[in-house]
This record gives sequence, C-alpha cells and structure tokens, in this order.
Amino acid sequence: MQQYSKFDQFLMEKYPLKEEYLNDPDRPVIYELLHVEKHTGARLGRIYTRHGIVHTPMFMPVGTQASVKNVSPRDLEAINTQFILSNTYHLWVRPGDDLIAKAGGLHKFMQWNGPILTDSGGFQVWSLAKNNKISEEGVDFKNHVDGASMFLSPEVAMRIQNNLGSDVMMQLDEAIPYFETYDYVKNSVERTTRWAKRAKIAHARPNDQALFGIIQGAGFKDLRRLSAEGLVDLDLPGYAVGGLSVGESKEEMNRVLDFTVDWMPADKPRYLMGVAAPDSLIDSAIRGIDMFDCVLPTRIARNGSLMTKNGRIVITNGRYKDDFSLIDADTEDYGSQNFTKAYLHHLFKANELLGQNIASVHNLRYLLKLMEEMREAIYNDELIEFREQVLEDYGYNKPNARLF
RNA sequence: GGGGGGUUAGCGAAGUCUGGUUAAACGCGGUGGACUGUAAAUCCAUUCCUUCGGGUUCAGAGGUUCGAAUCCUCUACCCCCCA
Repeated sequence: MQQYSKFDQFLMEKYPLKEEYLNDPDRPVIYELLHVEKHTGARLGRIYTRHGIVHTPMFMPVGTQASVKNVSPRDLEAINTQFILSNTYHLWVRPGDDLIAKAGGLHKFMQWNGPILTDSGGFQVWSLAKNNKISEEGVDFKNHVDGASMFLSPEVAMRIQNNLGSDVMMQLDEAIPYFETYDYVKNSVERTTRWAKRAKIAHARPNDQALFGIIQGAGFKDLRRLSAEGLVDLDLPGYAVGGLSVGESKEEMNRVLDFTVDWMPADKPRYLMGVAAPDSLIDSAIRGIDMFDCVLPTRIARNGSLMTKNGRIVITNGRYKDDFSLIDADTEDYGSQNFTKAYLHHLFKANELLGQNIASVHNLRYLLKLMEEMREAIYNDELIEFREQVLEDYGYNKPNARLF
C-alpha cells in the first residue's frame, strides 16, 4: 500500500477520513477540500479512490506501458508515490486490454495497488499524428508497433479502460497544438465535448471508475470557457486541463489557467496534464490545480539529468567524474543517500541500467517531496514564501540557470 | 633465408587499383545541449591547430606531377605463409 509522509499522516489525524466517502457505493472518486491557502487560494485536499486516499496537490509518475520506466512498484512505494498514470493506447496495442482483464486488471497485472489514472490515447492522437486521421466518429491510425490499422473512438477508449480497471479514466480528446487557428480550435473543442458525452454513455463501470473530462481551447479564453461549460454540464467526477505545456510560454500557461480554473467545479479534482517543472507545479497549484502528471522526471533521468533542490545537474558532464559527494543530500531516496555523483556518472558512462533506476527514483522523489512540502506550505498559508524559496534554491533567478 | 600483407585523426576503420570535387566517410570514445497527458537507455551539436585570414596532416625521408593519403624509391616497425 501507499506510504504517507509525516505531514500527510498528520493530515489524516487532523482531518479524519469521512466514512460516508470511504463507503460511497456510487462515487469511485471523491474530492474533499481540507484547506484553502489564505493568500493565493491554493487548495489542500484529499481524493478518495477505490485503491487508496491521496492528498493534493500531488504528482503522478507516468508508467505508460504498465511500468514507470526503470522503477519498480517497491521503489515507488519507498518514495511515497500516491498515484500513477498509465496509458490506454499503449496497453491496447500491447499486450492488449483483454489480456490485462484476464490477468485481473491493471493493478494486479503490474502489482501496483495504489490508484491508477489512465490517459485515453488522446495525446497519442496528437504525438503520432502522421499516422492518424481524425473524424467525428474517432481516430483512424496505424499503430507504431506493427503498423496495423486501428480505430480509436470515445467508446473504444472507454471499453479499454473499463478492461484495465483504472481508478480514473480520461475521455478520448483531441490534444491540439497550442498555436492553431480559432476556427480549428473551436471545432475541435466542440468535438471533444461530444466525445465526452459519448464516453459517459459508454462507461460500463461508473461505480468503480471515475471518468474525467478534458478541457481544451488552446489560448482562447472563450473557447476554454465553451469547453469547460460543456463538460461541466455532464457532471463528471473530475476535470482536466489539456493542451498546455506544449510549447507556449509559462506566462501564457498561467494566463490560461487563471481563467480556466474559474470554470472548473470546486468540489471536484482539477488535473493539469503533462506538467512537472518545479515552478509550473507551484504556479499551477496557486491557481487551483490539484493533480499533475508528467514524463519529464523519468525521461530526463534516463538521459542523465537530475532535479535537485539546488537546480538541475547533468550527471554525465565531465565535471562529475571524480565528484565524490552524495548525489543529492537533500533528497532522501535510497540512491541519493548512498551513492556519489562520481559513481552515478560512471554508471551512465558505462551504460549500466542501475544508473537509470537511481536517477529515475531520485527525480520522482524530488518532485513528490516538493509536493509534500507544498501541501505543508498551503496548510501553513505560506505558499508565496515557499515558492520564492524553491525558485531561489533551484536557481530560477540566476541567468542561464538550468531549469526543470 | 624466401614470399606476401600492412602502418590513415584519442581508438577502430573507409579511402590507395581508376592522383584533383578529401581536413579526409563511418562507428566508438570525448565534450556540450535538448527533453513537460513517453514510438525517447532517445535526439541534436561539436571533436587536428587557429588571433577564423589561415596553418599543418594520412609511419619517416626523398622523388614524379600543375596537383599526392593515393604513383615511384629507400628506411623503420608490425603481421602472415614457406623453409
């Protein structure tokens, strides 16, 4: 089961779990607001799922193919992972949702007993766009594994996710580029809302799994509103903001969040998809976001970058060849506390996979800890000070600082 | 003793027959960068010296030629085969 940080344990005592939420037969995901930060309005909250209770704002490591790359469930538990994300498209193509259903569901298949959110394949519609043809009905594409023709629709995405048994299912959406024409975005947003309706109708296990809608609309205020209102009408158990952190500036993302969050129900989780830069996590929480996911920590870890309190370091750089200091004395994962930078440098240079595991676990722990500390700062109404300190330590104010 | 093959940038290795478009392919290694709902243990740049005009290279020396890593001669070293 999930491990809780000291502060989260404190929250459990301070705000006892609600029996009626724990035993609600109809609602698989329930959001409980615990505290609103006095100066920013950031939310300290709690999400009840069929596979555990999590505190928010929180970050979900990404395990696209039923595996957080290079990180075992045991490692995930050791760093207090609360929630993970997996992917409809990838598991459909391989090994197939039928096989996972046969295995007893995704939790059992991958031996992760905490909550799981599955993305719908909407992002793949975008990232694998060369192979795809989008119509009202759905998406025609050739998969990237064996090139077979496949057809993904809102209904198919639901069938797959029902088979996987994830705690939170995402509707199939069209994740469009940020800089598109107004007309294109409008048509796309309207279609995504129609797809959400179809997803809700097709949902076979509404009492076990929560379906989230995804608000699109690029940088257009009225389209974000159109998207949000259309989805809120469906009374879904949670809402996500999609189509951000795809090349637009941070100021731009904050601007969109500023008005979009206002249209998202306060009694439901708000999820910003695909964000993990430390400053963005804080800035988005300030704007009322509760959930995040991102491949960034695990991907850059595999490529030799570490997120530390004092900024990003690239462990493959020659300067670490004989640096015998600990990987990161401020982050308490096993690797950071036991191995030197010189050793990790060597592992990467020698292509030893242990290096990827150490770096991946470390980056995840860095972010999970950041979220734990953020929750505490919200509780103490010190989020602004916390933000300043994190950015200062990380080096955001220094010229040419390595970000992320 | 006789015969044959070889020596190219940090390493490996093309190029030599058919001399110029070759500062010299490619791989590895080195150095730096990128990475945000994962087609990523990936991708990109750079890697003789340089005051960016240029300079000096393909074991060494000499020669042929308008021009040589490429042709000729000698020297050094390495490998293989036959005695």
